[in-house]
Amino acid sequence: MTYWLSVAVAAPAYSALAGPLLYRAEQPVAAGALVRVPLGTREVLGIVWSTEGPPTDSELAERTRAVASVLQGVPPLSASWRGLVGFAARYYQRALGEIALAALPPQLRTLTAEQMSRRLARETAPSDQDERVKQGGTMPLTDEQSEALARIGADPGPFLLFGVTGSGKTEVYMRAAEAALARSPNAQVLVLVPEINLTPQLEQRFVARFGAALVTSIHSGLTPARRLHAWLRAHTGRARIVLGTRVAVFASLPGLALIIVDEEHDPSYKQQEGARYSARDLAVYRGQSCGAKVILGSATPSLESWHASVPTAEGGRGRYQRLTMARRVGAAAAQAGLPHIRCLDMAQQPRGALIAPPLLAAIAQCVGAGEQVLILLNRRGWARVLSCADCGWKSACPHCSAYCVFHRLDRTLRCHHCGFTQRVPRACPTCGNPDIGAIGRGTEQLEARLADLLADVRRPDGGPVRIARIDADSTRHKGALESALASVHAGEVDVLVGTQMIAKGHDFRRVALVAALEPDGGLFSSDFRAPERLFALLMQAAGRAGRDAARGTAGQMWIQTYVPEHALYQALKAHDYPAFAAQQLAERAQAGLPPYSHLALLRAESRRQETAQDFLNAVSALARRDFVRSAALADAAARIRWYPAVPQMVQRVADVERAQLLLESAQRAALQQVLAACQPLLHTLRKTPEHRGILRWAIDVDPLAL
DNA sequence: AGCACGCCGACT
DNA sequence: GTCGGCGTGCTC
Repeated sequence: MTYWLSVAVAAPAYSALAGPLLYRAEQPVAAGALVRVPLGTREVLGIVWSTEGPPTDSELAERTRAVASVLQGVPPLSASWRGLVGFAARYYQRALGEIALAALPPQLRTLTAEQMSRRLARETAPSDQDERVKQGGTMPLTDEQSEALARIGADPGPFLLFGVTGSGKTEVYMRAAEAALARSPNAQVLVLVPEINLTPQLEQRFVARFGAALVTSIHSGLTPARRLHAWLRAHTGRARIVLGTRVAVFASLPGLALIIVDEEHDPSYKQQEGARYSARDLAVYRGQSCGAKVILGSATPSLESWHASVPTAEGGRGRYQRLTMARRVGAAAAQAGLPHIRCLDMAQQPRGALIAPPLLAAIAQCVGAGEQVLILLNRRGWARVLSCADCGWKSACPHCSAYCVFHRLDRTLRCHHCGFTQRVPRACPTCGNPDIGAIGRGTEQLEARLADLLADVRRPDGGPVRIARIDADSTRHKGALESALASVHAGEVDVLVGTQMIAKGHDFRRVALVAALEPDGGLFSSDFRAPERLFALLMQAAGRAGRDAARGTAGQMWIQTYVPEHALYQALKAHDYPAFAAQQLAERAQAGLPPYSHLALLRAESRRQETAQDFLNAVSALARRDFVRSAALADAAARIRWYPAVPQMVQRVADVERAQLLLESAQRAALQQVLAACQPLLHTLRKTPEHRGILRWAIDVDPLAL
């Protein structure tokens, strides 16, 4: 007896191989089973996608090979999981097998059936200790928390938990998880966080509440063996709470009852290479398709989520149900909870000051009183660019359309796009002028200048001011971030300087003052999401100030700006995210940008910019000509707006020219249909002689930046 | 993506 | 004479 199986294997989006491949087996194999199959000269891991009847195509039947082995002991992946992966592949225009195999722990791919069964024997050995769900938190809930939990318990969701920093979102997550686990003995909860850095803290809190036996975390920072172990614990239902970064949205969770997406606005949820999926959006889809409740949490929601939660004119509640927690938890909540935010008008300050005198005085006062200070400067290195005042030479990267950043520590010029590094020249390379200037200050310079500026300030114990810096450079070595954070927590640092890294998640209890030195860039960027990101960053940074309930005094945040009257800063000063969102949404509506339209980008790379653009324009021309004539596509094609190909924001990286072409539509489904139809055009046009130079192309659905 | 096949430069 | 460079093409 011959059984026919369609099997998903890891293969790129090459059109002929985008779907599952057909194999034979002598024994019946369940859909969802893991198998090893021959592919070309190799043997690879595959997932049985469905069982089939004999193929009608006799040529295909000839070519069909037999499944090599079945990984016994691993329960098959559920239809619901396969549904999620299938949706992701279709929506983000990637090969099924690529998404499916990337969702499994990498070690699974390398293990043979025998190795796997040995591995499983060890897995199941230890008895399940401490399987009880520990009941109840220790702190009484606020009214807002109770109300939110009551609604989560009663209504279907999805929920947008709009809670200011310190309003106790994590407690709501844990209580909601508790309730979900109590409802069924097999129930599982998935908690997504934006970055690995944030997993240990949250994991500690969940472990403290639920016990280590029930909690596991999945992220790319785990060793291959531990990642496989964590995946198996989730897949077999032994882990009841799974914490993880965006890959964890694909974790196999047979009892999934609740999905929590913390800091749902965070751009890290969107994968920025390969399959460019949004874990947050997939979480919403997954919850709806498998009947799990979904909670998206943020103090500064994405405009997409906020828009979806805006009550409708008819009194309906929108796609998402909004739950608001506006007050901070604890003694300081009533009055001193929210930090006082002030804009320092830099037009009124001495020209060229890195830190204006009033801010410097406030910093000195804080440090003198034994409080901690956080200073945000969103640029690492010493100076953004080196420049010769005589001839106009600038430290351009020879391989990218970007400037090399001056790092004084090792006296190098480094390109942050391609990694190109060179020694700092002694004099201007073009005119020989020995006096090269540095433009645009970075965290390295800030740290050094601050040491000078605060040299005379003394801490309460009479000691000198201790300054530390946290950015991608200072934390390149493993464990460096953890130890730096630990010393801040231990009070061994008075002033912490850093990039946006320091604004995220870390709960610095003794910080009384936060300052943002040059945030204006986010206001006038060509990136339409820049204001949204800036607001979230500043709000999050402000949240670092004055969280300590015991101290009682309000924290303060300073913003150095040339446009203090800007609507973004006005909304920030009033801690008024809804006002900011309303203003931004009005602009988006005006410009026809998301959430009022849906976007996709076709990207191409080539040695020559013209080649990349020509290729994209050729695809677009062909699509616009042919799609409207096709009965199946005409409706969708009529709803798409095509824009001409343009250079990408960073036009050239590592000597490769990059171009992109924007498609826009009011309808998601139309966009998806047209993109799918573009795939074969992209494949065939690339092979034509006039487009020989195309190195790579890719589709980005719902791009974060244009 | 891998991995073959295939056709041109410097070495045991 | 081979070893090996990476360009093109295929995988049920």
